[in-house]
Amino acid sequence: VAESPNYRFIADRIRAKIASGDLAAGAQLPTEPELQKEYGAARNTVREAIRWLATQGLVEAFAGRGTFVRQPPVPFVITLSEDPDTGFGGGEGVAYLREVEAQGRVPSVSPPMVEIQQVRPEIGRALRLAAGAFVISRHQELFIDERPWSMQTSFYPRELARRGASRLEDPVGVEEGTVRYLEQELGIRQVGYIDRLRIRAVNTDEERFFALRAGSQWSVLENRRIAYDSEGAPFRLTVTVFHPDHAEIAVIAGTVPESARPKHSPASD
Amino acid sequence: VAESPNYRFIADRIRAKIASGDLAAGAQLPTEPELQKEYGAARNTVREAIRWLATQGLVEAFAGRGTFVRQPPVPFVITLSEDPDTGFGGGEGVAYLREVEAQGRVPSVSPPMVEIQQVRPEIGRALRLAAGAFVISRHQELFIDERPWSMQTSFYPRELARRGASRLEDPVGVEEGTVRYLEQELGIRQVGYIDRLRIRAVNTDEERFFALRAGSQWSVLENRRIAYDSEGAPFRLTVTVFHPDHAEIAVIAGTVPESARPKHSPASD
DNA sequence: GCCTATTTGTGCGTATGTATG
DNA sequence: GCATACATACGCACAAATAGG
Repeated sequence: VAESPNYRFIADRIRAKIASGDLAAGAQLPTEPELQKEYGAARNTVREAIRWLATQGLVEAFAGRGTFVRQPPVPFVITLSEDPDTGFGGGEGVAYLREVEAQGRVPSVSPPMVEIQQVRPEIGRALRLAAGAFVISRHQELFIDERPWSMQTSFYPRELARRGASRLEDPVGVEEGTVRYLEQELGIRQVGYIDRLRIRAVNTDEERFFALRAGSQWSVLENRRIAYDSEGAPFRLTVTVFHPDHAEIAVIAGTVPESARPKHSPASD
Repeated sequence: VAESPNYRFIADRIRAKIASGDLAAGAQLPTEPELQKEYGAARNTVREAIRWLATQGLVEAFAGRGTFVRQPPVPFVITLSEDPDTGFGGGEGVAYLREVEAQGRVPSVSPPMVEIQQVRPEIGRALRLAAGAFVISRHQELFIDERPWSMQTSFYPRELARRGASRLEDPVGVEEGTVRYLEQELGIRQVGYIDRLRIRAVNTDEERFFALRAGSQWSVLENRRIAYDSEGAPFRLTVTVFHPDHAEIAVIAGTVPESARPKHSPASD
């Protein structure tokens, strides 16, 4: 008769209390010994129930403190499609700073970590580079209101630095933005880009950066953006990993009213 | 000294064997009793190790058969941004069928399940409807190569049916596409839309539809699309939930070469 | 269809470690 | 130091799913 195991039964009871508001967001669950008595189950069984709820993001356990109902995430919206006002947008560089500020929040960016790397196959394919070529990797960490928001790594063919865009190899930010810098220095104009979004499990670096609790595993949203110049040649690959809980991505196609755009909806939730 | 627990140690050993190819994709892991002997640990401990790897999507356990290294997912790319050739695209209706076929795969769509509902607050906000209003809900399930791909629910103000678009209330597909139908019938022309993508945990319906194994929990990609007419008024909300493993979303901005577009890259992986 | 061996799933009890206040 | 709460680890028993004889 498709009987469900006891830990699921207990989990569903707790879930119902959360849904009904009996256990509000941020409230502490009964402790494990209390749940044992309440349901007449062994400690491992109530732990299974809690684990089941934790993997669904409903509760979070802290050693020494207790288990708590998670606060619903407050999403921050970033717009990937181009901004008709500014030309280009999409969660990078200047556009990121502006979009965050427009929503009344405080953006910040770490200084870039710059490395020269031999190109990995997947990156070489995107940039149409030969196997032995070198790329400049510029890695930055982005924050909103001092909280980790995304990790961003841009790859440029090293050739660009040799041809005059030497500041790409400096571990300092390019104030005018690398898009504009490359246009000024080399006449490479970004006329378009393609984004590819997918879900994947976090790695340990990301788990640390986003301050995610190990155990309850997470999926992150990853975006791989390839930017093209007026010749139709790719000159940049930017990989962005977004916070799994707070990221919301907007894409605008055609004409939509100003009021519908994210930056004009103050504190929509 | 930040010593890591034994189950993590065991998990890392197994992970290394997977990374090195010692355990290939699809291969069976040693059984739990074998791992017990190999690492001198209790069964629960090796089970913790396997659970740790399972939550990261590396392995998958089947009662009665064994635990296996997961096959890497083969993503299917859907393009959200508008297609300059056809006007509108974005993973719905006709555009979905065409994009799947262009990638040499077989799309199929379930007949729509149609309901008249009193509007929920979140949907009312998107469509700018008053609290007591009614909406037409059209739900479809989309498949690629006979395998579940996405669940899609579109909400229209019921007003549209009263004004003449009565086929919105029929539980049959609208062959010419609802976008074109609304334009022909009511002169409502879709001039743009905004997509909002986010990650969230699956619910039980989705778990069943996508045939996901319970236990190893999953995150799905959800898209909420609001379509606007030439007056800037929203007339449709479409919520699409994509398969967590196989979905890859493309967004094109500005001008990119034809060869970079998903539909022209045959079997990119 | 049945029976059996194998493999993972569920559940219990206990002990000890570690984090928190 | 102390009490509390969750984390790790061990051992055991039985259930359920699977594959093969």
